[in-house]
Amino acid sequence: MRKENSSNAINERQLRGDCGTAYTLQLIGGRWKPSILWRLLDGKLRYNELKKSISGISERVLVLQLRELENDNLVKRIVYPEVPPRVEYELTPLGWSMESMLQHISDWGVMHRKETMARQSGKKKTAVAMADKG
Amino acid sequence: MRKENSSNAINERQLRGDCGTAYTLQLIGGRWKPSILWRLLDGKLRYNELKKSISGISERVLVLQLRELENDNLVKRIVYPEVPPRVEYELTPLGWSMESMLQHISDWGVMHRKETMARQSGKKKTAVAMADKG
DNA sequence: CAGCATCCTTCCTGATACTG
DNA sequence: CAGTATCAGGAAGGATGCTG
Repeated sequence: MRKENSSNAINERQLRGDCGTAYTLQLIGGRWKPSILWRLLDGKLRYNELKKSISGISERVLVLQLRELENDNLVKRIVYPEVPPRVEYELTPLGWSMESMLQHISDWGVMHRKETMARQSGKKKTAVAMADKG
Repeated sequence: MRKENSSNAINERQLRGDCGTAYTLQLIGGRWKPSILWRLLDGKLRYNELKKSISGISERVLVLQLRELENDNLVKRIVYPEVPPRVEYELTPLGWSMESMLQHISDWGVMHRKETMARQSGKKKTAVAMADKG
């Protein structure tokens, strides 16, 4: 039940068409998506296992994000017609194709953090003054 | 003026510590960040050039995102003490280090979109039924 | 067990008007 | 030109209770 005319939605559409980056970020950019995906890179998981392994996530959000991932064909939802119910989540081939990308992103994040820490403890730049030296 | 005790803030902290992915996404995950970064990969830009090249962004948001990028040491802000004022934005070395990652992300996005389109026009899977065939 | 429905809070984003 | 201040709307996220 979104307002398709809100400027918010319009911008979203534009960006989606823009470059692939924005598009990708829409898919993995939810707050919990990365966590979910990392868990699933270790293998198939049941709903409850997933929930317990991601501390702090609410059921509502977990399900919502899983549904989105499913819609985007990154995750496969497997329902076993048993009692008690059992549902497993697994990466699709497309989901697996993200592995190296996620690794890349993670590595960069770790690197950036290290750099930033070194920076903050060491020095403070005055970028303003540098204009003259160009 | 955030509530540092809200469960929202707590979750944010956890995720930041979690894996590098969440960390990176915090840096480039703003809705407009990718657009800004792509523009700057083509070279230094003035505030107004940036604003005009990203259609739909408001001044407020542009400045906010630029400040964040600056804080995260991805973008350098260069003020020329002139009249009329001139300010240029440029990637830092750390900002440039994102180039291959952004390319990776973008490529994947384009690929995913292609896959998804092919999928939707061709077939519909019944993932539910597949449980039996495992 | 897995998940939906409901209600509520917080945060993000955008429009508009104004300033050095 | 390059912003800042203020205000409002909507979307994302969260808590809780209930169901097959």
